[in-house]
Amino acid sequence: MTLRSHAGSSARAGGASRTAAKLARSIPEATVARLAVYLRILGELAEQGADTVSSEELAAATGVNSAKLRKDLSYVGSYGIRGVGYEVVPLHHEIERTLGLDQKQAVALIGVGNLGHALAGYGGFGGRGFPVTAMFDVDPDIVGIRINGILVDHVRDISAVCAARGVTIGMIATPGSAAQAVCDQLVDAGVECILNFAPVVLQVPDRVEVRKVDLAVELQILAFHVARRRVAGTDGSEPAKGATNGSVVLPR
Amino acid sequence: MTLRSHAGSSARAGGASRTAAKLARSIPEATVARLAVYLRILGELAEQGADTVSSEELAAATGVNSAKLRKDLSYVGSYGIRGVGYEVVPLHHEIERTLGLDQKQAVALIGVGNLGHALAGYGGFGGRGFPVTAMFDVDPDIVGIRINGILVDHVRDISAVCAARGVTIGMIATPGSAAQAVCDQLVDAGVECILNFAPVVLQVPDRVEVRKVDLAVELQILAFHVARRRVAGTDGSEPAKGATNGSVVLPR
DNA sequence: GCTACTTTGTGCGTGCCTTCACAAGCGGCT
DNA sequence: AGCCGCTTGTGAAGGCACGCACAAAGTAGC
Repeated sequence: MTLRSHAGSSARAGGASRTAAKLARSIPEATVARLAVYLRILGELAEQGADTVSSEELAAATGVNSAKLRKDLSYVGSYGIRGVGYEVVPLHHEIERTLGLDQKQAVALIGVGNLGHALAGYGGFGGRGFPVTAMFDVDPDIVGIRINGILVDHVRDISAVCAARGVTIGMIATPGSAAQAVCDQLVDAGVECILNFAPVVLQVPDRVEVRKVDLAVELQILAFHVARRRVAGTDGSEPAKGATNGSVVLPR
Repeated sequence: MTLRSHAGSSARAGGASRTAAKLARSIPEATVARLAVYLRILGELAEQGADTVSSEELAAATGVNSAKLRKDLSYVGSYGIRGVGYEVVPLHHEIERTLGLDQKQAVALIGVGNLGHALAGYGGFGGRGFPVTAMFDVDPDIVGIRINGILVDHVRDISAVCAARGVTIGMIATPGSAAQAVCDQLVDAGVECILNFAPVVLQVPDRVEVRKVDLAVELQILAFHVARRRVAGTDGSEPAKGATNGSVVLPR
């Protein structure tokens, strides 16, 4: 994870005049990501009829430290009861509101190939407030068909269709070579948040937010860990072998 | 542009034996994620016949700060030439070695549904040292067919097949309800790194590393930003700045 | 060979995020 | 009502990562 980019940190000390932004008040990016996870668990708990849940329980279910969880929840307001825990339903509702999930976002999917098809069919979107309301491709065999009731349009119409349907989020699942052009059209249509699955770094105006999801990178990170474990395991203590570097040692 | 990465959640932290030294000597997780990105750009540069590249150029292409990039590269050793830049091919090779990509990792894919199918067909894997060498599902219509030449086995055989084929990385693309059981079998087979696309938090022994990619969470994070901009926009406050970026894989 | 220019490598300051530890608050029991 | 135990909410400390700014090191020109 982790990376980051700026998050909600505003520039300088400006806390004072921030009154307008009730929920926008600087919630750390890392916290936002975890809130989404808490939200899912809370949904499950609600289905199971749970009434309240303690920070310790919820932390265990989501795999985080309980203190961190409490601090995260403190950003959405105080919905806990000391000595008892958090009320599941109100908390769930409040996190939804904080994340802006109470207002549905229209999502456009560009690139209905292998991955795009999977994304279109992924139940987690429509069911969670993210109806895919527009799809695009260039392949004449794909343009014109319907997927989940949505007609696939030609990419040349991205700007017009997205603007017309009020699309706020774009998902790019095209080959890398087409991604930037598609991105530019989305920006023209007024889309300000993009989820990019293509293996390229998109160039966008500052006002546009891009999140990148790169499967190959994820695997490479895991490969690094595999290799690391392997070295740690086989090595008893022995020194470096031939290779190069007499690099710095610096035990940190 | 902005980016970020995420991070996935990694289960564990530092327990591994610290003797490893050479390449394992504490490379920050954030750096590892970026190295994978540099690697791709370097590959493209190599194809274009570029001989050397400066940190400034490479930083621009990958969307990071040039100082950060140089610091990242310093972890893999000093392969730059002052006054000139980095030699593309040697650097590419060295990053590959550092990430452990010189040793191919056998990958198993569990769940050949919508998403699994897309993952199986994703060219980025086999072409980058991650051959999918085993696939599993429970659907009788799917078990027995071949995808990219690989026979889909029944999930009940996960442990045996993975152990036999030396699988080191597992990708779970099953429904959430099946994920934990599948994960347990992978762990039994000796797999120590798992990429989890199912919307559940997997419980694993400390020695196993899990990265989670959650599409719904990614979209929710973007939805938060949409909402935040909307609030900020109506009250006329700051526009947000540009950014740096990170990379993420599917949501982490 | 010397000077000027370019680019790497890194020490250091800054800020965010995490984690610990504990006071405050709330329910239940007597 | 008063006390006890449990859980939240948060102040403070530590760690990590980011980015600046500069010295070191190499190239090019004279």
